[in-house]
Amino acid sequence: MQANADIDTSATLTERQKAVLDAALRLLVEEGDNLTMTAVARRASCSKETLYKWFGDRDGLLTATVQWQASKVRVVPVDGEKLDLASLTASLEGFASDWLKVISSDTSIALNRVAVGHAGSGKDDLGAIVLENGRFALARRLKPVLEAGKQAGFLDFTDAETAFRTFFGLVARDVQIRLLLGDRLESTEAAIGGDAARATQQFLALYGAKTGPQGL
Amino acid sequence: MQANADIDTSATLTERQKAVLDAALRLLVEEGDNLTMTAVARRASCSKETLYKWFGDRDGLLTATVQWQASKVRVVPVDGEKLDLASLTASLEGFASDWLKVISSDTSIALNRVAVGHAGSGKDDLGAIVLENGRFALARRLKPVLEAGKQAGFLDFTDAETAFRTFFGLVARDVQIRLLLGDRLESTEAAIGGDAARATQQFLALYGAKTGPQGL
DNA sequence: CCAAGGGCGTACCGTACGTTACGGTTCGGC
DNA sequence: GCCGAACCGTAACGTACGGTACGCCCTTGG
Repeated sequence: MQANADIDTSATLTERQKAVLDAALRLLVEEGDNLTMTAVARRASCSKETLYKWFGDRDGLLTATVQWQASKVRVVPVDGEKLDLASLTASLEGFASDWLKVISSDTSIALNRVAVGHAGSGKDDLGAIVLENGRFALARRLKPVLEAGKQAGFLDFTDAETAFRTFFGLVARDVQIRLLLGDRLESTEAAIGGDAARATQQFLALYGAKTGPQGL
Repeated sequence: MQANADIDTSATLTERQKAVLDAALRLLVEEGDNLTMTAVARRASCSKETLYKWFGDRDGLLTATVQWQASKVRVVPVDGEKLDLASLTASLEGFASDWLKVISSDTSIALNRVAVGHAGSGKDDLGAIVLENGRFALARRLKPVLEAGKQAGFLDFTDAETAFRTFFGLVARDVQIRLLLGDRLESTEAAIGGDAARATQQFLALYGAKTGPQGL
């Protein structure tokens, strides 16, 4: 289907439909891409006819499921009012920690797996949806923080996109690809916190302004 | 998963079999995971019966194809005899550039896609094979260089694995996941070179020894 | 020259699954 | 109480594809 991919969804969804999509999501996490319409219907205690009436076909159900999950992680925009270095550091660490938790979660792994698989034979735009609500959403939320840090004199960069991508790399490293490829990689709360702190310190070492906020 | 994944294959392969696997590989790049045995047979101008006799079943063909591709990128180990900073930098840049070229290549993307897809429903160990010949092989090749740099006094780190993962993150950033998810992301030769240089400089900024080789 | 075997092409089988159709049940409105 | 709509459960259909069987060709060796 041609995939409008963003608008409209998650509104105009009845509670029952949300429940069905939740069931599909759970099944997706358990079974991967080889979930059948019958299994979804059985799990959701609904009829296949209803599935087809609501979502068109299998791809429609999949994209609806992915969008439904995406709509659930709408986050509050960070208000950048406090400008001291400690709060900037804490904010960056928070982003890093949240991101590591997200990409380590079962549902994220499952969703990324199916999206990657579908990106190969481009029938739908699952990849675009996941990308839009994952990596690009993160960039949209983080960049204002980076800009605020720059304005406050704590950060020094010319291109926010480049700075963001560096931060992204320092945080994620090889975690996501290893998890997607099936590597066990225990991610304890403490380890994630440590990695987030390390990534933040490294980022500050690279992009921290030489002169403090009172400089220049 | 322990995944022997390396031994035995690529030996005991007749030229004809290699040609068949090349055909399968090409088809995998074009079609993704939804390639059929019939299509492979047609492309390779062989019979399905031959495919089954040689490779057992579809999964066998797939793993043989992945291993065949992996066996083709056996690289020469770097001899770390020259110890000046320029050669270390050049070596790191070379690794970064090579790695970016690899993960941007069509065949790598296709192989990772199918491996990620199969990692979901763990029938075979495609994920382990790809991981073993990709990210872990890179680590094995790079770590001696890092250790040599440390011995020579140019680098300062306690854990080579951690240092490697940082370098990995600085080089790859969001490139691989974006490509896997279908994001267009033109990778010109020049851009890759620039990114490799930037990642190397950032890595040296983080892990370069404060004191030079003559220090302490 | 002939027999054997490896391999090509193709027809065929079984099954899994997407998709559709249909009878039975619940529920809101009159 | 009755009607229609929405929905559940399930049976049925069509197809795609993994896997197998068989006939033919071509080469090799005696």
